[in-house]
Amino acid sequence: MYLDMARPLSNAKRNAILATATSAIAASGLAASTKAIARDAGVGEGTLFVYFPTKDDLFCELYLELKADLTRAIAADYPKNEDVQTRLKHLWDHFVGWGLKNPEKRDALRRLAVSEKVSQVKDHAEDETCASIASMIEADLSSGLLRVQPIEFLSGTIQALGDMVTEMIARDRTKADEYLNLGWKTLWGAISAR
Amino acid sequence: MYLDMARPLSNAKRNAILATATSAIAASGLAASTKAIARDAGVGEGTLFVYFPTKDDLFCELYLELKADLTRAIAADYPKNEDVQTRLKHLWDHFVGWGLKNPEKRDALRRLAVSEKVSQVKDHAEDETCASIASMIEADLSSGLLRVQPIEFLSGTIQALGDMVTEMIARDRTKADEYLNLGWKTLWGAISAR
Amino acid sequence: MYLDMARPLSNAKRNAILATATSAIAASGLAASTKAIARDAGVGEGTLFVYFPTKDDLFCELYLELKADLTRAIAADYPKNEDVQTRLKHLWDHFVGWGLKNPEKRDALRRLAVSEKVSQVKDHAEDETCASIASMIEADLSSGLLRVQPIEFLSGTIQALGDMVTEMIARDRTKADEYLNLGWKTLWGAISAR
Amino acid sequence: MYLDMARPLSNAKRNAILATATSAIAASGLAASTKAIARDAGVGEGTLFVYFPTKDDLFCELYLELKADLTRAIAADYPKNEDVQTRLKHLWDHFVGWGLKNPEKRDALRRLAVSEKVSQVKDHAEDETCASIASMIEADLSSGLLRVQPIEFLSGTIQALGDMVTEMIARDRTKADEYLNLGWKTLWGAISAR
DNA sequence: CATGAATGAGCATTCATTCAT
DNA sequence: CATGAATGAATGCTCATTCAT
Repeated sequence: MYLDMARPLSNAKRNAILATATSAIAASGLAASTKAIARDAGVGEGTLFVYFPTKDDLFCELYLELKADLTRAIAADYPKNEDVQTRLKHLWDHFVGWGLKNPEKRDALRRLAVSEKVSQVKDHAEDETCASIASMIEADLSSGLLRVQPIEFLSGTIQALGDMVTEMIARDRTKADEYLNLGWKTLWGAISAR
Repeated sequence: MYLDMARPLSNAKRNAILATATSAIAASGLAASTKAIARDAGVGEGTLFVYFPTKDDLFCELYLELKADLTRAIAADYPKNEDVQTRLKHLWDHFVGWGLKNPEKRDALRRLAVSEKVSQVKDHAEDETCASIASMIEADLSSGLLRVQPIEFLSGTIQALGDMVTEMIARDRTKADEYLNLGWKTLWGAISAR
Repeated sequence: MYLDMARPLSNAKRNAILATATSAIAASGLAASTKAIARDAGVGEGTLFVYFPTKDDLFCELYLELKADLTRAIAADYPKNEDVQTRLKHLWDHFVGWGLKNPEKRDALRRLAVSEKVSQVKDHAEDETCASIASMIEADLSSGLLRVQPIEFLSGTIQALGDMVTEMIARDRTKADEYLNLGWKTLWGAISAR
Repeated sequence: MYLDMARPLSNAKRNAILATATSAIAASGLAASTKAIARDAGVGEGTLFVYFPTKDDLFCELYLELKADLTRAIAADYPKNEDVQTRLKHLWDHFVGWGLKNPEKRDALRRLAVSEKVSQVKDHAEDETCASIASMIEADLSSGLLRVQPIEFLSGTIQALGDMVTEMIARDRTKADEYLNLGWKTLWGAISAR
């Protein structure tokens, strides 16, 4: 199968680069150097460019991966047969939970999100997150329990409040329970019909 | 706070640099070069450093100015004698309005907010915004109309939803009225007691 | 000369690499990358180094091949039984003709000729061209029709004027006939005894 | 006059860079690094780019300067009142003399002349050399002493033969007188009417 | 005070070459 | 033999900052 292939591209290396880039961006912002990323990933400087043709490409791909990771996290174990509130609570808990469990990923995602360079792939990634949420919630928009609204508005509300709460908890972990709860009440009030 | 600093001579130059930096950051992110900022501000490369000892200082000061500008905008014409809802509606309209009227300032603020460099002054700036909102709303937290919550949580909710709505409107101006309205309902639902 | 070298298997690949290198050098100069040459030749990056141990070796060999190609071109159909003028006219026409018919080869040859890297093989190649011309003209140097001069001086004159005329025609093809003719008169005046 | 100028650009530095670039190109070809040129010129790496925005600009300017230097050299002390032959001999001697007295300049000029990068400025430089020669010789083209021909053809012939002879002498200095003389006879035969 | 020439550390990227497959 | 992933030295260029003018 690979008889004529000199050496296959290594998924392990690619992932190491992406993981290291996440930490580097969390630590130093978008100014994180490719040299440092390669070194910390345990590959040669030039190897990084075998996997990602430019630094911008690396950052775009990383953005997509992180967004996909988050999207996957909120979809995992989704209790599709429960009532809306239960299901939304799942989204809430998992959204905030992902950020708290993966502080570097969260930080890198925040920084990448404001870069001009990733703006081209941003809409696409947002569409995927939104589509994922849509598949879980859209049907409920006509149930009367939720305020009628475009699905991307609903998706945006969840993410905006989720980000805020994650950030506040990250600054003071002792408030985790209180803010997670308060945040959930806030979200439910924000999007429910009444 | 800076009253006792030795102020350089020309406030006009200082302001030109800050205004140009805003545009430059909106256009090129934090990588905007001091050379380009100085050139577009109409001053010499070295002059910039007469007014701001380092690039980081410039960016920190700019962050504070932009945050103060926004805080001032939401406090202007505040209808202090009206009922809570009217007053919050004022906050909401002015918060989103500022972002829509000043897209470069808004963009620069977003980018500066995620920089490691400004994180030192960020808490302080947030305190000021929060204090401003507190002075307008705090008393109502015990009125029963709003959900009991820390004032910074309330402040964070307003800003999180305001940012999201501004962003969505900025992407599609035809939705301005619809989203401003929907956003207000969302905010009110998010923070009211019932 | 290379009869005793261990010849690699495929002459087709070797020739493809040499031909592609010619185009690449004509297009990008000596900075043409081995990667691009290999790609355009349809072989793997590493394969190039199976046929030529280093880039410099490739360029040296290419120089020799191009020079030999030119030398072969002027020797083809040589009218050895005609008078000096006819025979020199043959040299002239074929020398300029080769450059006009093979613009990439000519361009690559020009560029290779000024490289430090090929200087080691240059004298040898020049000797061969010169020897070829010598075999055709040398006897005439004592005929009284040509100015008495070292054969390499004569050879150099033909090449210098030939290069110049080829270049000028290449820049404006409409002057081909005029310049070819004028060039021939110039050459004959340059080397004839009177 | 320079009251508002921080520091004037230094012609000495600019010339040092150009002179050093000449040596560097003579030694290493167009691959000569900007770092090495700056170092040997005694200026900072970045300083080179204050005087020449890119490496290509440096090389183009250098080409023009060298060509102008050569053009100036052949025009110096031109015996405008002598007969054609004497004046052409002056051109010949000075052309070859410049190359022999300035081997690095000559070498650098040769290498720069084949670079794609300088091709844009090449025609212009050639025009100047040609115009200079034209101003010295053009009138004689109708005298009957010289073969009727475009002035650029005549200019090309002088340069082609001059380059060849310079090169040959450079390889073996003991032949200087012989080749200079032989070259002159060759040139005169090449361009004279009979 | 205002200016921009001067600087060298730092950057993303390229490249000839090696070698595991 | 053929391949292309792997590599780190080298490159052209940028940039925040300094300081002579």
